[in-house]
Formats: sequence, structure tokens, C-alpha cells
Amino acid sequence: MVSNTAAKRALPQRARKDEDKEARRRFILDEALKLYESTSYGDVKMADVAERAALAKGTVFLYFPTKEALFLTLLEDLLFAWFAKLEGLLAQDAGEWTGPRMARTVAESLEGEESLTRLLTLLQTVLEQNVTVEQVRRFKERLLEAQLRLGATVEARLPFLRPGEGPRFLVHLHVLVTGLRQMADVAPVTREVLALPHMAPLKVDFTAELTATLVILLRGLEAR
Amino acid sequence: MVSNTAAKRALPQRARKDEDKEARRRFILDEALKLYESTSYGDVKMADVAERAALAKGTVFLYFPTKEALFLTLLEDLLFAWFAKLEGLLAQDAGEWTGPRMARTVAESLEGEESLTRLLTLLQTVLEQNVTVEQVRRFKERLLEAQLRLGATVEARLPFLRPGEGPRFLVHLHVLVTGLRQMADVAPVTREVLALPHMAPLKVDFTAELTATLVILLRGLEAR
Amino acid sequence: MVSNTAAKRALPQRARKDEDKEARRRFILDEALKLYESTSYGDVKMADVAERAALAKGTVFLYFPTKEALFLTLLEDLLFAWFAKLEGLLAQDAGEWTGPRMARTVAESLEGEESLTRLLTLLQTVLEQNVTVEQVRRFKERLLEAQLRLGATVEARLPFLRPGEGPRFLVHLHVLVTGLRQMADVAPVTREVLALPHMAPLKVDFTAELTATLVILLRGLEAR
Amino acid sequence: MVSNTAAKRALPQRARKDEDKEARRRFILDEALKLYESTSYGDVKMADVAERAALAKGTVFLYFPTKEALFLTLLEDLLFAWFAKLEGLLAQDAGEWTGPRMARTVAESLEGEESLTRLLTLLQTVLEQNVTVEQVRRFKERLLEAQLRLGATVEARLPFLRPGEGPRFLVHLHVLVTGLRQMADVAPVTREVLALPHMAPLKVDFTAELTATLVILLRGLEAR
DNA sequence: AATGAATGAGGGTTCATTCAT
DNA sequence: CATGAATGAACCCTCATTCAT
Repeated sequence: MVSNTAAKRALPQRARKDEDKEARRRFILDEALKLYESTSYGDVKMADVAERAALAKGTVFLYFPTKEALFLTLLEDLLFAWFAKLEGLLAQDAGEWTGPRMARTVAESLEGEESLTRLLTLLQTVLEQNVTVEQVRRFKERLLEAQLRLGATVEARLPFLRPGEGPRFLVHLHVLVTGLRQMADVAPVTREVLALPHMAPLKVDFTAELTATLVILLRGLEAR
Repeated sequence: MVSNTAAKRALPQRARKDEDKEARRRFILDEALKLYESTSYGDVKMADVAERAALAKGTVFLYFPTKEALFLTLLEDLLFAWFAKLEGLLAQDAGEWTGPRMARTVAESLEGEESLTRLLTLLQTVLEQNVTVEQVRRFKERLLEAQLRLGATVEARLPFLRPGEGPRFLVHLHVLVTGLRQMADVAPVTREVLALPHMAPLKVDFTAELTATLVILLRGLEAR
Repeated sequence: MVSNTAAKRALPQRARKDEDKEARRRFILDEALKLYESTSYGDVKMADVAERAALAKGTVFLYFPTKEALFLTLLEDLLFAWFAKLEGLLAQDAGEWTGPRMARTVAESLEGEESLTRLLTLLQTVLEQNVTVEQVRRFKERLLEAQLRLGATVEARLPFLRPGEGPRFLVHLHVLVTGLRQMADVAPVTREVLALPHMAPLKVDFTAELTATLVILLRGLEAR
Repeated sequence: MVSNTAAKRALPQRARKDEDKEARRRFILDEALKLYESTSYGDVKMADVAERAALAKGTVFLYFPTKEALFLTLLEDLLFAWFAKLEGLLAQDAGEWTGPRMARTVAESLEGEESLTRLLTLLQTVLEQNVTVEQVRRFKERLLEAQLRLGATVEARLPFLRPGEGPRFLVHLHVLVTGLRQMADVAPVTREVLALPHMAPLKVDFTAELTATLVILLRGLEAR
């Protein structure tokens, strides 16, 4: 989660201390998230974010050099928060797990994370476009590390996985999430068309489909 | 393939016969495709398409009511052409196939189809946005039918598939293609970052990864 | 009225005889009028007129060189038809009239002539813009003549009018009609505003206001 | 008058104080007016206004949300300035006036106010189209109030007017101005036609005709 | 650090009219 | 005469970002 009680405390008009600056930064992210939840990336205007954060337009740019940078940071926050959450779920039971249980755990951990998965969809297409190498590098660096750590945990829970297949599984997961989220979020016109009874086979339910696919995938890894 | 020798024959200044109109239509699509191949959707301007097709700006709109309609049609053409191609590949050997062979065949049939896979990525996000219900409906109708037919062929080749798993497999394929294409096409900044040696695990090769994942997926289906 | 039973008879596909051409011409005008009645000048497209007349777009331009020419002709037809109607009304009773009676007769003769009065509003602003000198000349020539004739009749009915004041009265009438029609046809937003109770003084009822003003005007002429 | 010496003072690059913003606003209006004086509404592009005001295109939209809003404001300024001017003229001699004197005073006060009268012509047709209810409401509110106040003054000067006929007279004036301005501003082609000697009766001189009509109108009110 | 005024590039689409067929 | 495909000019407004204050 991005939100943070510190951010809710009244901030001084000018954030002089690093601590205040960090709080303001997080507050901006929170407001951006709220906006994003109810619309699309394109519909969230930087001016709206500023207004909701009770700041001037220019001030937002003191904290985030570009709109993409802001949302990449937001994605980062949400993503690593989710990593931690999943880590927690996997830590609860250090015993041996089955593929289906892992599939379910992972898929369900993504329920309610619509903002995260929607942002993931924009990652290479939009968010990494207008951003500094430094930010991308830091992001990828953290991603790599998380992938290794979390991958290791997954491997520990699923003994049939060979070394390196834990991280690999997470890549597959990323692919599936990106693809499924896009298929699940259809345009209004499309929704109308898919409402026709015989169109049912083209409808996609994000969590159900993700679970099912992960189950098969893990079974495929176990089978070998 | 969209391109078509008929389109290359000199067209009369005014396409009055249906045949000529169809040729011009395809010609416009061809030119749009060429433009799209070397840039992005956003960078292709309708004015450019018109210019390349040696037509006035307004003329393009005589054939396609909106930019999205044009590109959705293009995607449609490429997609169903690829369906036919795959159908052909699967027809060559009516015997029994293995999962890995199917995976390879499918993944390789998508090599060189970068425009198709990139457009697939825009399907719900962009192309189905500014388009009539009718066009979407016709598209989905055709898609449904192709999915069933091609799915049946896949089922026929892979005896371990249960009824309905052929079409299902194609949905998974769609998801994977969408997800992988997006991960494989990285922004310039990102390319730079991923060029660092230790970043290798984050790099994704479209065909290789697609093949590998399909292999696992099919093994998972067979294992049951 | 523009409409004409001859126009309703089925026309041959090609109008070769002058008679047929004239019928087709009137038919086009009729259809344009129907369209104009339910929308605004800007919203009537030449393509719509052609379609309603079951003709090709280009064909309409064989009969009217420009959109303005078409509507100027339409206005002409409606205007001179109304002149005739008014002439008729004034002819019914060749005795002496009062100002108020004249005012009422004139104003009421314009009820239901909304298309005419609305077009009158466009006369110099729009219709006389993209039209040949010849058409304008013919129009003004006819107008002049009608003004003199009808003006004479008015003078005959209202003995208190001095020579030349009949035509003059018609000019005033033209001015009032143009001004009032514009004030009476308010934009949707304005309608909303004028719906407020205290805004009543700003609301204008075309016929009522026209009658009242003409009464005063004629009294002013009589008073002298 | 819109122009204002304050606007001529050099403005800081950024108008931060309300006073400066108001000055810039007026400056934009002034430049729009100059443009409008030498062409037509349709020929004045927002881009031109910006250029003449030495501002970026977008900046103009910071001050006026739409082109219509800008010109409605311009009309408002001109109109209420004229109201004040007329009020002044009527105040100079608090004695008793005659109808003809009032007619002349009013008509002459409109000489040189061509922009005002031309804009008045566009009021309901164009200006009130793409504008918020709020702006229209404020405009009508002011109009109502001015009509009442100025109407009262008129009534005071012309004792033969009954209560309420002052404001009423102003409505008539509005109607006449709108109608006459339109008849007086003829298209080039029309001017050519009306130049023919025998066409003289169709020519309209704005001020002369307005005076004459007002004289008659007032005489009509007095006569009763 | 904060503000918010200023910037300015960017682009699909309509439709009266023309003209090849 | 009729057709209808082709033309192409014309244009307001948004909004991320900058920078004077």
C-alpha cells in the first residue's frame, strides 16, 4: 500500500525536512492512486493530482519530474508492497505446497490489486517512456532482486521446481497478468458485444483465468 | 498478409467498381502497415497514410471512418491471415503431434508477425475505443468462429487435449502473446538498462519465451 | 409553399425535358425544406438533401451551383409565396382597414412560416455570400417589384399612409422580422436561463411582439 | 469602450496580481476587437488573437474558455459601455424630451459602434452557443438590470411613456438594431447589385433608418 | 520550496465542391 | 444528364511542462 499514516498528518506549508518531503511525496502518490482507481491513466491530469493534493501544479513537478515518473513510482510502490504481501503469505506455512495451492494463493493475492495490474499493463508502453535511465535502472535493480528472493521462496515451497524456475515462474506470472488484465478490461463497445450470449467464450475473468492457467503451468513444471 | 498483387496494379483515378474499391482499400491498409512497421501507432498520422497512398487526406476517411477503424481492420486482416497460415501448418501433417512440436510450430508461425502481435497489444486499449459496435461485433464473431475451428484442429493434433481445450489453448496463446510482446518491446531507456550484464534475467526473447511457456503449458495439460 | 403536386409524380431517371428538370428542381427544394424545418442551416448537409431527393450528391449541384444558391432559391420561393398569400388576404376586403387589423393580418400571416423567417435571418449573413451576381440581381429585382406592388396594396388599405409609405412599411416589417426571429430563437443554454421567473421580461414571443410593434408603428404613421 | 489605458502599460511577463490579470484580459479583448473590426467573426482565428496579443495560443484559453466566451465578453463590454454612454447622454438634460430628439440621440449614440451592433447580430445565433449557463446567466442578469435602469431614465425623459414602456422601448431598439445591421451589411455581390440606380429603394442606411423608425415608433407611443 | 501563469506542439475529421467515368 | 469517388482546406482546444515571481 502506498498510503501511510504519516502522510495523513498535516504537513507544514513547506516541506523543509527530508522527512516532510518524503511524506508529501507519498501523499501525492496516494492522491494520484485514488484518481487512477476511478479512471484511466490518460484521464488523470497532473493538474487534478495537484489539486487533490492541495498543491500547486508546479509543486508536483518538484517531486516527480514527469507524469510517467510519478506513475512508475506508484507502480513500484504497489508492486513491491504486493511482493511483500505475497512473501508474507508464503511464509505463513513453511511446509510443502502444491501447485494448485500456489496458483490460488498468487491469484487471490492479486484480487483487489487492480490498480497494480492495470499499471503493469502500462509499464513498457507508457511508463518507461518518459523517464530517466536512473529511475528505470533503480526499478529494474529492485525488481531483479525481488524476483530472486521471492523466486527462491517459491522454489522452497514447491520442491518440484528446479533451481532458477522460481524466478522464471514470476516472469510467467508477469506475462500472464499483463495479458489477462488487458483482455479482461474491455472497451464499452466491446462489453456490449460480449454481452451477447454466444459470445461467452470470449469473456475473460481475470482471477479465474489466472488461477487456472497457473495451475496448468505448474503442473507442466511438475510433470517433467 | 495484407498486401496483394491486385493492389499493385495501377488503379484508375477513381475506384468505381467494387473490385477497384476493395483494391484501394487494401492499398491504404498496406501503406498504413508499412508506416506502422517502422514506428508506433501514435506516430502514424492519418495524413501520412494518405500521403503514402497518394490520396487526399479526406479520401482515407471515405474508406475508414476513424483511425482506430483502419487499424482494427488491419489487425483483423493480419490476424485471420495468420490463422489461415497456422491452419495450413497444422494441416500438413494430419498425424499425431507432440506438445513441444505444437509449441514450436505456433511460436515460429508468429516470427515475422511483429506487426500483428504489436497490434494485438493495442486491441482493447486503443483499437476498440473509437469504433462502431458493428465493427467490433463482426470482428468478435469472426474471432469466435476461427477460435472454434482452429481450436478443433489443435485438439485433433493433440489427442491428450479434452474437448474444448483447443479453443482454450488459443485464448492462453492470445494472453501470452499480448503479455510477451509488451515485455519484449522495451523503451530505449530500458534497453539501455537491460544491456547491463547482470540484468540478463529480465530480458525477454519473444519467440524463445513463447515456445518455452507453451511447452510447459501443453505438458501441464497432457500431465493430467 | 414550395411543394407542388407535379414534383410528387414519379420523375424519369433523367430529366431531359425542361418540364422534368423544373420538377426535379422543385423536388430538391422541397426535400431541403423538410430537412431545414427540423434542424439548422449548418446541420443540413448537401449530401442529406441529395439522399432525401434520391439523387447523387453531384446531381444536386447540377441544379444549384452552391448550397447558398439552393437555400437562397428556397427563401425566394417561400418569400414570394408569402407575398402572394398576404396579397390574397389584403384582397379579400377591399374596404378601409385599421392599423391594428393590418398589423394582426400581417403578423398572423407569418405564423407557421418559421422556415421563411429563419431563412430571412440568413439572407445577408449567409445566403448572399456564395452566390452569383445574377442570382442576387434577379432576387432583388423581384423583391423590388413585389415590394412596390404589395406596398401599393397596403397603402390602398390604409388611407393614412402617404405615397411611398407602403413599401417603406414592408422594409420595416423585414427589419422587425429579422430582428425578432433572432431574439425568439434562443440557444438551449439561454432557454434554460430565461426559464427563471424573473427573466420573463427578456423573453420574446415572435407573433405577439411583431403584432404589438406593428400596431405602434402604424399608429405612429397615422398620428402624423 | 474596452480599451483602457491600464492595458497599455507594459505588463509583467506573468500576470500574477488580479490587477495584472484583468489588464491582460482586457488586452486580449482589445486585440480581438481590432481583428473583428476589419473582418468577420468567422475570419478571426483564436490563433490570430493570441499572436496579436503576443501570447501563446494556449494562454488565450486561460482567460477565455472558448472563442464564443471571448466574443460574448467582448459584446458585453461594448454593450454596457454603450449603455453607460447613453445614460450619460440622457443625463445631460434632465428636462423634457421629444420623441424625435430621443430617436436621434439613441441612433447617433450607435454611430461608430459598428462592432457592437455587428456582435449583437451574432448573440443568439453564435455567441450563446458554446458558452456556460453561468456566463449567459450573468450576462442576462446584467442586461435585465440595465434595461430596467436605462428604461426608467427613458421614461423619465419622455413623459408620454407609460410605466414599463421604457424597458419595452429598449427591446424594440434591440430588435431594430439587429435587423437593421443585418440589412445594412450587405455581401459584396449584393453591394454591386444595389449599386444599380433603380435599386436605391432597397438600400438601407443604418443610422438614418434607425432614426426614422424610432421616430415613428415613439410617435406611435405618444399618439395613444 | 512553492506557486500558477505561460507555453505551444499536435491532429483527427467534416463537407461543399469538383470531375473522371 | 447522372453519378459518387476524390479533394483538401480549415481549426479549436488540451495539457504536460517550464519558469518568472
